[in-house]
Amino acid sequence: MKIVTWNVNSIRVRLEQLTNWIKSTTPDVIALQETKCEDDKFPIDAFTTLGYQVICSGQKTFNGVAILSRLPIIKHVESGYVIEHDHKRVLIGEVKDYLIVDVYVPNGQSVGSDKYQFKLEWLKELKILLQRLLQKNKKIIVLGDFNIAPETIDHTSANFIRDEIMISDKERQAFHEILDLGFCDSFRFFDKEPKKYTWWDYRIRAFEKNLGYRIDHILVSDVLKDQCKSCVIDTSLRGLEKPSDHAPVILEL
DNA sequence: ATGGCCTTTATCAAAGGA
Repeated sequence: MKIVTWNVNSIRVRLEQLTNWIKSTTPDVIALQETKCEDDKFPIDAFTTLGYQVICSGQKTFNGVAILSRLPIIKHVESGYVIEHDHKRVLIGEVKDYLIVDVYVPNGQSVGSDKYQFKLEWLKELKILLQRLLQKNKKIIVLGDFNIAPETIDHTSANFIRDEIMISDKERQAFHEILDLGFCDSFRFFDKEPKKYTWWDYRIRAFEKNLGYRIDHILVSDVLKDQCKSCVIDTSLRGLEKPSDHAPVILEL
């Protein structure tokens, strides 16, 4: 089974790129973030034509998550958690006996800001949600844009400043607390090399210089660890005209 | 460098992203 996460930065702008990529890559499950699209405007037909079922949770202008699946998918609604607030940032789908948890973690703007506090609170609630899901489900895949580079090798050496956004101690601690629930960062299961990034700033022509951050992740619950066959970052789309600033991550299991 | 670039919108300037 091939499972993908990609922050598309607008589903409508990236629609042709995405459908072309799906045809050549043929993933089974695709978790998208920053669709920036309300559910009734989501281009579902473009994907049903290709044989995918679609579940989505979107809003105008900001945020928005969606999961495309070639296998039957059931949307799960978790009640009793307030993780979403007014933001559409979490979507849970059941595919076979896997629980697919698509997340778009808040960006946090800058360390110490209100948005940073919101990010930390949001991560705390994500942890509680995952803790609850683990009580009933063994096979869980949590994937998406975490907006956290977990280790020093996960960001460009141009940024040494401690406590910058995406690399601050508190963000990294929150990420590791989630791993400690019983998840594994599947990319690092296979690849220990530095300079492996999933996001490059549009502004400084960062992609050409490979000055980036590895902030998009696919976490698998511990029981799935041995099933994983590979996990790679596909940088091909980032070099196209009008690219998303993120690259897809592909897990095979 | 308070930068840059891309996307969206009760647009044509401002906000959010990371």
